[in-house]
Amino acid sequence: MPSRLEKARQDPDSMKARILDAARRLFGEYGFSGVTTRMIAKTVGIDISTLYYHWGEKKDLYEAVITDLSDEIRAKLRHIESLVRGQPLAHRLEVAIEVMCDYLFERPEASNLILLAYLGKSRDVTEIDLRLKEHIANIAVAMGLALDRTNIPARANARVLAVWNSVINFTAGEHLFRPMLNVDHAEYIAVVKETLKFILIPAFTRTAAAP
Amino acid sequence: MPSRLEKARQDPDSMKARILDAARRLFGEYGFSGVTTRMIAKTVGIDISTLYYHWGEKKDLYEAVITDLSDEIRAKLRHIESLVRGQPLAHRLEVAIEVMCDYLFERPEASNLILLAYLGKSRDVTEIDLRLKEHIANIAVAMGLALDRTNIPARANARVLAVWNSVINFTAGEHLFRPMLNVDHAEYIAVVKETLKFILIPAFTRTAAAP
DNA sequence: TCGGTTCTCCATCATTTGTTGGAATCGATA
DNA sequence: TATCGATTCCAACAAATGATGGAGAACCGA
Repeated sequence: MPSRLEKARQDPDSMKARILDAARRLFGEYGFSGVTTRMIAKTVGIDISTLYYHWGEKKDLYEAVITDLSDEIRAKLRHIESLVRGQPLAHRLEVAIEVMCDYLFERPEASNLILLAYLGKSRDVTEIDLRLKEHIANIAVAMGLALDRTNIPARANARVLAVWNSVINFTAGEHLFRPMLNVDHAEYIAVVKETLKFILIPAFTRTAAAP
Repeated sequence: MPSRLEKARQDPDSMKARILDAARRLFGEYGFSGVTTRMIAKTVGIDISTLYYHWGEKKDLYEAVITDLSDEIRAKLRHIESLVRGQPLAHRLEVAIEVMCDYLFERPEASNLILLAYLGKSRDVTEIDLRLKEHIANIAVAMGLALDRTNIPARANARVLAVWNSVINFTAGEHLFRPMLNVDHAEYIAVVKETLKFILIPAFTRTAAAP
C-alpha cells in the first residue's frame, strides 16, 4: 500500500505531485511563514481549496516537502557510498564533493530548505526531523571517520558537519556569493568545487595519516 | 548629528533601543515573515502603536536591525585585524576563529540573522545589504590572501567565504548540531573551535607555502 | 445510461496582521 | 499653573491569510 507521498512521487503529473513540487520551490525560496497557500495554488494554477483537498493543512504540506527532501538526500548519500566504497579517503572526498555539489546545484531549493530547517523555529511548525543525524552518521562511516554507525565520536561528527555545511552554504548562497566572486554560474560551480576540495581534502587526509 | 540608529545605541535603555533589541532577537529566531509587530511589542511590553511611533514600518525596523548588525560585524573584523596584523598566517587564522566564535556564540541571533539574510528572499523586503562583500574583502586582506582590497581573485574570496560560512553555521545551528554531538554548550564551543582550526589551518597554511 | 466516487471551484468565515487616528499622559518650561 | 511637545495607549480598519461547506464537473465501472 503506497503512502500518499510515494503515490505523489510515482506520478509526477498528478495534482498531488504538482502541488508538492510548487510548494517545495516556494518554501525553499521564502520559508514557511513567507509562503501562503494562495501563492502555492496560484503557482500550480488551481484553486486554493483544491490544495486543501489534497494536502490538508499548510503544515502537513510543509512536512511532506521536508520528508520528501530527506528521503532524496538519504538516497543520494547511499548512492555516493556505493560509488566510493573501498576507495582511498582523498578519492572518497573528491567524489562526494562532486556528486553532492552536482545534486544540490541542480536543485537550488534543496539547500535552502535544509538551511531554513536548521534555523527552523517557526511559530507554527513543530521542529521537523530532517534526519540530519542519520545522514551525518552515514557520511562519517562512508568517509571512514568512524567504524560503528551507532557510536560516532563528537569530533568526527563535527568534522563531517563542517563538510556538509560548506556544501550546503555555497549552493544555498549562490545568488549572494556569485556576484561577489564575479563569475558566471558554471564558473561558480567550478570555483566552489575547487575551494571545497582545496580546504577539505588536506585536512582529512592528514587525519588519516595522523589520527 | 547622530543618526536614529546611533542615538538608539547610545542609550540602550531608550525605548527605541529596547525595541531594536527585541526585534533583533525575534527576527533572528523566526525570520522576517515569522515575526509580527505585535510579537515585538509584546516582548518589549509596550503597545503596538508605540513601536510604530518609534520605527515606522516593520520593514524599516528590520532594515535597522540588519544595518546595526552589519556595523557590529565590521567593527569586530577591524578589531581582529588589529589583533593579528603582522602575525604569521596560522596564528592569524587561529585568533580569527577564536574571536569570531566567541563573538557569535555570545549573540546567537547574529548568525541566524546573517543566514536568513543569505536566503533572504522575502516577499516584502527588498534585499538588504549586509555588506558581506566588504566584510569578506577585509578578511581576505587581513589573512594575507590578497594585497589589494579592491581586486581580490575569485578563489581567494571563495576560500574566505568557506571560512566565514563554517563559523556562521556552527553557531547558528547549535540547537540542532549539539544534540547530535551529545555535548554541553561549553564542550560544543570547544569542539567547534577545534574542528574549524583543524580543517582550515592546514588548508590555508599550505597555500602560503605553495601559492 | 446510471450511480457513485473523485476531483475542482466559488463563496465565505474567522482570525491574524500591518498600520493609523485620536485621546490621554507625562515632563519640562514659561 | 498653563502650555506645549513628546510619548504612550486604546480602538479601530482594511487587507491578507488559513481554512471549510457545498455545488457542480469529470471520471469510471456496471
